[in-house]
Order: sequence, then structure tokens, then C-alpha cells
Amino acid sequence: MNKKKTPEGTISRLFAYLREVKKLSELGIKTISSSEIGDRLNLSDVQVRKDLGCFGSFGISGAGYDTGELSKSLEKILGKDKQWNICIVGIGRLGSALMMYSGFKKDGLYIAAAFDANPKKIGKVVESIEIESIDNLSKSIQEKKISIAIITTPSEQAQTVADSLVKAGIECIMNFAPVRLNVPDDIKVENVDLSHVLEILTYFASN
Amino acid sequence: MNKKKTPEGTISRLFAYLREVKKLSELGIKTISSSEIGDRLNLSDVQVRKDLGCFGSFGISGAGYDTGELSKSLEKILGKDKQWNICIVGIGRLGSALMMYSGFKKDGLYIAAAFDANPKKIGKVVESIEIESIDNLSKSIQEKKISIAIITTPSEQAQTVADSLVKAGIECIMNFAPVRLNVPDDIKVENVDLSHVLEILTYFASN
DNA sequence: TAGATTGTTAATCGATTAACAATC
DNA sequence: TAGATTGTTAATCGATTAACAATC
Repeated sequence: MNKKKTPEGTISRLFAYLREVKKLSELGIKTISSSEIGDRLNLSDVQVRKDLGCFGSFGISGAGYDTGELSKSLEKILGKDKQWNICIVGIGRLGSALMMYSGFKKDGLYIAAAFDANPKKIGKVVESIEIESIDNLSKSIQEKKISIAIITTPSEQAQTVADSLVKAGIECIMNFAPVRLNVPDDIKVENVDLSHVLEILTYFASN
Repeated sequence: MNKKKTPEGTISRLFAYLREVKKLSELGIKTISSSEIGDRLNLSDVQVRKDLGCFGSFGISGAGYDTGELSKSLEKILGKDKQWNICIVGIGRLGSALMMYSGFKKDGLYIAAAFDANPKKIGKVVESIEIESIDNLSKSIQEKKISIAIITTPSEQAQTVADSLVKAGIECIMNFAPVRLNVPDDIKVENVDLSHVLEILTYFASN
């Protein structure tokens, strides 16, 4: 096995590099050094080179990186050349706010389906997406080639929903419900517990 | 200086311990061991003892921890015995969803003010909070003893808002705008970039 | 060639895990 | 006393940082 798994921090930073380098490329700046990239993102030059080094060597000694080429390489590595279909499960306040949030599109993220268990909500249209019954979950996820799901249900339903999502073939879950989801190892879950983030801030406020 | 700064991971876990131990205490269970706490949260017993050890010794050798006492100690350490007033700046879709989100209250987090720059929104009432002009920011934050701010403005305004917040005496910021805020070292910023979290998931989806 | 900057190996740092003496 | 479990010191692990030879 040549799997020397890339740290998650590296992946997160690579997206930042891509954004920065692409911006420069579009501005007509042809090359940039690792230390300049680092300066713009408050990171060290070594950090930048190390992160890139996980995926190959993209630079030229003495000259730096070609912004256009590096952008293209990173886009490929990070899957930014593809479109990603997302579904949202649980169309309450947070769920509908996310449906209406327009910031995703520019990142190649498309909300392709929305599900709810409440019959009163089913059939309603939000941002040109019709809310479907949760019974459609599996069928719709497969038909629409959805690979990422956002869970914005109440805590009590989150695990059940997660189970259905896994069965439907979802690979990644962004979970807003404040519960630790039990899923197979190969499913990637990112928890976004807003209350918990605020709690941690209160600790710093109280010193 | 006896400052052996506590890792942020420890703080995060302490909130989880508190929730768990308090639940048990309310169920009438008097004592619990570090390994039982760990089992419930998928952590090792050592992790639990180490984390608690940052703030003192709360257990009894051979017996474990008194759930009632440990709850009380943790509540004090974490500032959970206090109420925290929060303001939201930028009452767009995400901002108003957060205003309406009812999940914060049970954690002692109170949304006490909301600000927006758009005259059309000022004066409107959401969840019994009147949206104020951003010109009121400083005055209102001081009067209402607000110590945490949530930024849900467009990216372009986020830094300006952050500057005003810092000037107004805010200690912590939860930032949803996808920009790195420039603030003094003693201000704690927690970035919640939803697109970025999804991006990272897409990487795992593409393997 | 001289200067700049890369890619990589070695050193450092911090956090997690293991080991164990102390103690109820 | 024997068993259980704590609190803490030492070992391990992974990620960040420093050092530097290779190279354009």
C-alpha cells in the first residue's frame, strides 16, 4: 500500500491555495512563490510546499509556481472540476435557509433535492426545488446522482436519516444535529454543531 | 506565569462530559468512572482523566466521579452557570434562520440583538427581537451586555463589521462569512465556512 | 555563475496514548 | 487486605517547523 493518508488540514488548506492562486491567475499574474502564497494566507512557505508535496511537485526551483498550471492541478486533485449534487434532509428553519443560501453554487455545489417527513411541507417549492417525501430518499438520491447529504433534522431523527442515507449510497454527510452519528467507517461525516461552537466561545469569554 | 494553556480540544470535550454526566446525575446515577464516560463518547478513559486533570482533581480513586459534584464543577469551569448574550449582524437568510433557531436557549445562549444595514429591515421584529441599525451596534452591545457576536453579512462587509464589534468590546466572534478576519490577538474568532466544509467533503467523495 | 526558490530530510512541538504508583 | 480507579509521568504519534542540498 502506498497510502500515506493526507492530513485533513492539508486538504482544507489546498482549497485555500487554489482559491488564491486562481484569483492571481485570472488577474494575469503568471507565477508565485510558496512564501507569497503563505503570506496571503498567514501560513509559512514550508507549510505550503509540504502540503503541495503530498500530491506531487508543481513548482520550478528558483522561479516558483505557474499560477495557471497549479490552479488546474489543484482543481483536478480536489475534484473542483466536477459538479457536486447535494440533498438537504429536514426542511425546517435551518434547512430552508441553506436551500435559499446562494453561496454554494459558485463552489460547484448544487442543491439537487430536499426531503422532509411532514406531509404539509411535501410538494412545496423552495428555490425551484420541490420538497420530497423522505420515502423518496433512496430513489431520488440515486436518480439525481447525489453524493453529499446535509442533515438538518431534529436530533431525534438524525440517526434514522443517516441510516437511510448510507443505505441509499451517500458517501458524505454534513450533520447539523447535535448528535454523534453512527455510520460505517468509509462514510465521511462532518459535524457542524452550532450551539457547541458558541459554547466553546463562551468559555473564552469567561476566561 | 503558571499558564499551561488548555488545548481547545480539551475545552470542546469538557462540554461533552458535562452534558453526559449531568444527564446521569439527573437520572439518579450517583457515580461514574472515566472509562464509562469515555465509552459513552468514544474516547479513552485516559483522555477523560487527562482533560479533567487540566482543571483539578475531581474523582475518588477506586470509586470514580460523583456525577452531581462533577457537573457542578464543570458548569463553573465552563461558564455554564451564566447566561450569554449574543448578537447577530447581517439579517439575511442565514442570519434570520439563526434568529429563529430555537436550539440555543437550552444552552444558556440568548440572542439579545440583531443588526442590519438595510433600512428596509430595520425595525422589523423577528422572534421578538427588533432589528436595529448597524449604527446602534456599539451602544446596544454595551447596554445589553453582549459578549459574543455572530457575523452573517456578505463577505465584503465582514471585516468592517468585525472592526466595529471589536471597538464595541466584543470578546468572541462566530464568523460565517468566508473571509479570514483580522482582529487583535485577544479576540477569539471561530470561523464556520459552510461552503468550505462541503468542499472538504467533496474531496472525500472523489477519493 | 549567482540568486532564488523548490522539494525533502531531520528536529521540534503538542497532543494522544500507555504505563504505573498512589489511594480509596 | 484485595480490587478498582484515579492522577501523573513517560512513550508514542502526527503534524508543523527548521535546515539544507538540489536545481532552475
